[in-house]
Amino acid sequence: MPSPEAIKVWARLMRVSRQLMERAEDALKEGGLPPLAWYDVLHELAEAGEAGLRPFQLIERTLFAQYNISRLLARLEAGGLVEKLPVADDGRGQTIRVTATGRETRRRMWAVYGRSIADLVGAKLSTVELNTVSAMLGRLRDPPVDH
Amino acid sequence: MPSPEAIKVWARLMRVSRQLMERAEDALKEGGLPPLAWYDVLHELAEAGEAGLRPFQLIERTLFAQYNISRLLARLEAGGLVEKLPVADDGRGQTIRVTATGRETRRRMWAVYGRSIADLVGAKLSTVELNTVSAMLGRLRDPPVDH
DNA sequence: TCAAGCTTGATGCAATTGCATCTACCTCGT
DNA sequence: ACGAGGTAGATGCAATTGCATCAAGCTTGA
Repeated sequence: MPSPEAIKVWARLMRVSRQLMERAEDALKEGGLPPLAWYDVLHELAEAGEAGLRPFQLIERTLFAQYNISRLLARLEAGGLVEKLPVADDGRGQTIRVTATGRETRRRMWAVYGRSIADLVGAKLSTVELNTVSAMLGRLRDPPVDH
Repeated sequence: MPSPEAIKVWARLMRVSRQLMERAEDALKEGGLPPLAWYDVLHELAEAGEAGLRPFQLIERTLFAQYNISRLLARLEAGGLVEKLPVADDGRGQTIRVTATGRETRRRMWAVYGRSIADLVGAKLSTVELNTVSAMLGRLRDPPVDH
């Protein structure tokens, strides 16, 4: 039912992304660093700065499920990489903020992760090609759900 | 260290692939069908035909880890979708072959999975664009490891 | 104001994954 | 012929994921 071209894109997309992800994970593991999932969260939190982010905001920004974020944050807190602060105007909520240790860990992860990206993607395509791929992948993103 | 363009491609690649995969999984789940991983294996086995495939060949063709295939095959066998046959000239090995039920399940999965691919990819890019993306993703594949 | 319903985040439990290791069998060099 | 080392596949155990559900706190409408 899908065209052969669509099938090929799907197959390569799934295969390449898994393969590259695995490679990046391996590089981190080899460096004794935490998994990629931690990076994603630390990255968002680092961008958010002192204000921090609510867990539900992390869910919006990343693709993690709610229960996944909940437990990931518990692990990050246990590791001293983030801290949970109560929220003034919402007794249910909490604000998550990176600690200095968290920032440092993120920095060390980026040294490895960034190199992986450079090697696995940057070195394989020209700038023009990279922009083309970005544009086309952008077209595959979810159309914003209306409601 | 990687260029901004490379980072953008990486980010979109990871995000889009996860998102699309999830959508396809959801569609299968909604249809009461098994997960995508099962499809991959059933697909390879269906292509292999009566001769079947050895587990290690499935590992080469897919991106599953050895223990993963081992247990996935156990589940497939338990579900009656594949059968394990002894191999004549290698007492350790086994040959995996799809059963009629397995083929039928694959067919029903494809009805849903194929539609997902058509909707999520085929409908979003022209044939020319699809070919462009395939070509570029192809360049990101592992260079064959020499040994 | 207060009950119904929603949102936020946590958690018990089952299934899956990852890691390390194991067993059985093959292959090759001597 | 046999012992060392390699390959095929399974599995015990810990960590993670997924699902369903929960508790606590908000919000809204009558």
